[in-house]
Amino acid sequence: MRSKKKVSIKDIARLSGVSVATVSRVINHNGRFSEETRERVEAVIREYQYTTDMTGKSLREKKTHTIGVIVPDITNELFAAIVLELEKYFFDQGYSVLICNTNEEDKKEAAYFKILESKAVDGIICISGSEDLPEHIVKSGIPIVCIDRKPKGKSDVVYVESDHYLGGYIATEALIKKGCRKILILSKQKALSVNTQRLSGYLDALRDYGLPVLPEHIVGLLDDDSNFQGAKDRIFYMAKKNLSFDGIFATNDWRAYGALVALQQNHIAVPEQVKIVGFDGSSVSEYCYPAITTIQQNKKELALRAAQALLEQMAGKAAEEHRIVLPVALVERGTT
Amino acid sequence: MRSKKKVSIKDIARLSGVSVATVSRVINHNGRFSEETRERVEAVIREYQYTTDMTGKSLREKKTHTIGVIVPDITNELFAAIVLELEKYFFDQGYSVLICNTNEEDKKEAAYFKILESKAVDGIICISGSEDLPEHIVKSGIPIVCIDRKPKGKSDVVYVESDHYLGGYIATEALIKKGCRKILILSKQKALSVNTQRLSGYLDALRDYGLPVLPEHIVGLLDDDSNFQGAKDRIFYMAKKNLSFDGIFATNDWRAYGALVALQQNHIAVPEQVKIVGFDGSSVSEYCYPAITTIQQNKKELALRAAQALLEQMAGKAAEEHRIVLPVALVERGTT
DNA sequence: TTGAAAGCGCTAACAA
DNA sequence: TTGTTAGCGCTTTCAA
Repeated sequence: MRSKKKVSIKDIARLSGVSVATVSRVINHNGRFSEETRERVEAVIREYQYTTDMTGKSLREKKTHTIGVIVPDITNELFAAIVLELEKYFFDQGYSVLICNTNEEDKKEAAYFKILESKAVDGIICISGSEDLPEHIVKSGIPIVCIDRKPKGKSDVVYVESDHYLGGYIATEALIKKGCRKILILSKQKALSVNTQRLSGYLDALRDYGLPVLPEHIVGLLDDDSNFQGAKDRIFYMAKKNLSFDGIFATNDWRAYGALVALQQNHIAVPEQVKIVGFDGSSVSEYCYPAITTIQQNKKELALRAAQALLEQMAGKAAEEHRIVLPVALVERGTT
Repeated sequence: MRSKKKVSIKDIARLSGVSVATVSRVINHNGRFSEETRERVEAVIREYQYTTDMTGKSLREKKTHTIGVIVPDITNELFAAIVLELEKYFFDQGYSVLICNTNEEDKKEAAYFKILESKAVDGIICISGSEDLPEHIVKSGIPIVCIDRKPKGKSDVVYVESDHYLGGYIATEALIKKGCRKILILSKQKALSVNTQRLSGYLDALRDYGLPVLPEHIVGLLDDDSNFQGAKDRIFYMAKKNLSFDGIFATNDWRAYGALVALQQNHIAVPEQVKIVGFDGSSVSEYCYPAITTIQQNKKELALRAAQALLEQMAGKAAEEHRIVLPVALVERGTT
């Protein structure tokens, strides 16, 4: 596999008998060359299959036409969907995306921020994850937009998120309206902004409907086992011991599904004895049996608004609004 | 948000009273500087929080420390899992990954190949997709490794794949051993190498067990509707008309699930009347009801072997083997 | 309309 | 052990 030596702009200049400056102008349609020159240069470019070397261009222009996307886990369906939409949008705008999977490790996230800075990406999108952004990155001047991640403090970083409070509220309300009186919230221990907002919605709904808030009904799963298995184990245990609840608001669909399986294993009928509402609108909620009632996030819009906000910042415009909140919707299915 | 001006290696040199060459040596641990100099330079670097600008370094070194990953659809669970493993591995080796979602559009794939070339990535991994690689890229000299995508022709591009033939064979065999005699293969029309290999396995299994091959049992779904919905519609139609089969080998789990739902809607008992085997080991096969028997691909190993092969090529070593085949395993569940 | 030349940040060959 | 310098591929200012 002998690599064909790459032709540079210099070669094209020599081959077409003009200066590199002129070739550059032709390539970038910057005017100031004759029609005749254009044709000649373009012919040579075609003939030698010249393509611009972005490393040189980037160095010179201080623009890499690359966006960094920081995401906890690309195999999470919600995140994958958002990344897909981001990629599509940015591709159309002429940007490529560097994927930074943090695995929810703060150290890895920090490392990626450094890498993105040193690779001089033109902008960064952070999906979910912890609340604070490394100082060096916010004052590096690289535009940043967060999705479902409220940046800590007084920083003026733009963020786009679903209305998690509303989601928590209508999820809980849906359970109440179906007759539940003892409603569990099954969430993640870690105090991410999305979790606390969903919790607030839950609490307010209970209060609005005159239901008591019981500490034992607020169950927080440990970070390293906070999805299907963790939820299943916990609900299995709680159901076995003493069925002190008749409704579960799980803050994502995998937790909801874990709860569902645990109840079924204990021969507790869903939705007859216990009703469940999940969150996100993942495919599991649609295809399991019974299908899980859930709160749908508008992934596409989330991605779109974030990408647009980022592009605006990159263009030097000041952000119009720092917080963009998107509505969520209740999708009623078999578990309620 | 006023961007702090970035300090360059020149600034560090000036600030610590040495030449840029020395700073470069210190940064890259290239020796040829005194302990004293090292300390001084490193102190200045820390103080000013200098980070290497990779655009300059890349231009000079002709290495970008970036890998391009071409993938049809990042929201496909199988691909997402592979991408995740690739990202992890490359991160540890000091490479970032540029994600190129082709949406299964040849035009977009071609565009991405051009971009990767012009961005001078150090290597490319192609997951699935069509059989031929653009000529310009294979002779550009950029190392390439394919996963589940057999490169066309006599090219010496390395590829790693699951044993799709074996998968097709054992899937069919499993159905036969459970008593099926009229087995459908539910696949995608498009002649990707993985599909044709699975089909060969299916055909050989039928022959080995003395079962006839019926053309009407080879059903190919159209490209743009070849998953859940397409499979469901097709099987629904076939089941309604005349139940001419008692087993289905679906070449992915979503197709298997579509078939399952279609049968259930026609009140055909699974696995009693018709048995189903899927492919991939996606989560849907696990959590639907009844859970689907499937052929599990070893995603992690697929990614690992591909990444290693790529790294070797990047290091200039000739590939030891051009085709790496990984075993698959039958996971028996409720549909057989 | 065109070209010469500087310079983006970095590394490495060569000289001292 | 250290510095000087050339140059990677490109754009852009300035001059012609």
